[in-house]
Amino acid sequence: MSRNTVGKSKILEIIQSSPIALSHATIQEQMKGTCDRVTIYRILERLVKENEIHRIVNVNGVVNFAACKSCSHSSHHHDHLHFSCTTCGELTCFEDQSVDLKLPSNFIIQEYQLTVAGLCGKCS
Amino acid sequence: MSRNTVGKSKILEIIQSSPIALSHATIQEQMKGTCDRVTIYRILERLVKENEIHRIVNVNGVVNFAACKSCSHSSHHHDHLHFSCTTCGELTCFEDQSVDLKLPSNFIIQEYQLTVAGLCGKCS
DNA sequence: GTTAATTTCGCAACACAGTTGCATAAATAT
DNA sequence: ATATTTATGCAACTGTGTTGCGAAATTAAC
Repeated sequence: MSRNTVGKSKILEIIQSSPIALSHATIQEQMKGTCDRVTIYRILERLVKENEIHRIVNVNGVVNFAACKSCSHSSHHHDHLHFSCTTCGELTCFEDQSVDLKLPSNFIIQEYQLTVAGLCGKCS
Repeated sequence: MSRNTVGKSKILEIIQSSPIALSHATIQEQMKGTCDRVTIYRILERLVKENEIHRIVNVNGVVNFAACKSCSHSSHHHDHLHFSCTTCGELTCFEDQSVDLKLPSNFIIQEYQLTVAGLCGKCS
C-alpha cells in the first residue's frame, strides 16, 4: 500500500487549494526545497494512481495536475474541457463541459485530452 | 519570403502522403540523414506558419504534424478531433468531428487541442 | 521493543524533445 | 556577377521526465 508521507500530503494540499492546474515546476517552487525533484514526480504519479488528482497535458506539451473534484474514487470521468491561457499560462478545468464524440465503433477511448488555448477571463 | 528548398518539399510530401500525423522523430527517420535535426524543426515551423501543416500535441506531450486538408490557406479551423492510439502510437485526424464548446464569453479561443487516446480500429 | 520487510527518498546520471547562436552555404534580387 | 537575404549544419544548451541504487523512514512481525 501507498504511504502517507509529509511530502505527499503537502503536494496534495497545494494542488487541492489551487483553482487552476499546476505543473511539476510550479509545485516544486511552492515546495521550496522541501522535496527532491524526482520525489515530486513520484508522488504525483502515486496521487494519480490513487485517483486524488488527474493529469492534463497542456498545449505546450507540459503535464499539469489538478485535484479530482467531481470524481468519486470509484467512477472517474476526465472527459471535461480544459482551458489554457496563452498569456498567464493558467490551466483551468471546466468540469461541467463534457463533450460528446462520435467515433467509429471500433475505436476504444481510454483517455481524454480536451484542451483549448487562448485568453482567459482575466487576460482578455 | 520563405523559400522552397529540397528539404522543405520532401518533408511536406512525407506529411501529405501520410494518413496519420507524424512526429519530428518519425520525419527525421524518413529523411534518412538528408537533413539536420535542427533544420527539420525549422522547416516544420515554417510549414506551420505557411498553413501547409498543423501541429497537434499528443497525449504523451510530443508534437505531431499533419497536412491541412480541409483548410484553405485563408480560413483555418483546427478545432477537429484527434485520436491517439496507445498501442501503435498512430495519431489520426477526424476532420469531420468538430466540437461545440460553451465557454464564458470573456474567454477567447485561439487554439484547439482536442485529442482522445485509446485503441484505434486496427488495435482494438 | 527490537528486528525484518516494504516503501519512500535523495542523489547522480541519463534520455529525449526542443531551442539558440553563429559561421557557412545556397537561393534570390540588383 | 555581385550583394542581399534566407536556409542549413554544427555545437551547445535548456527543460521535462525517467531509471538505478543505496540510505532513510515507515510498517509489519516476532
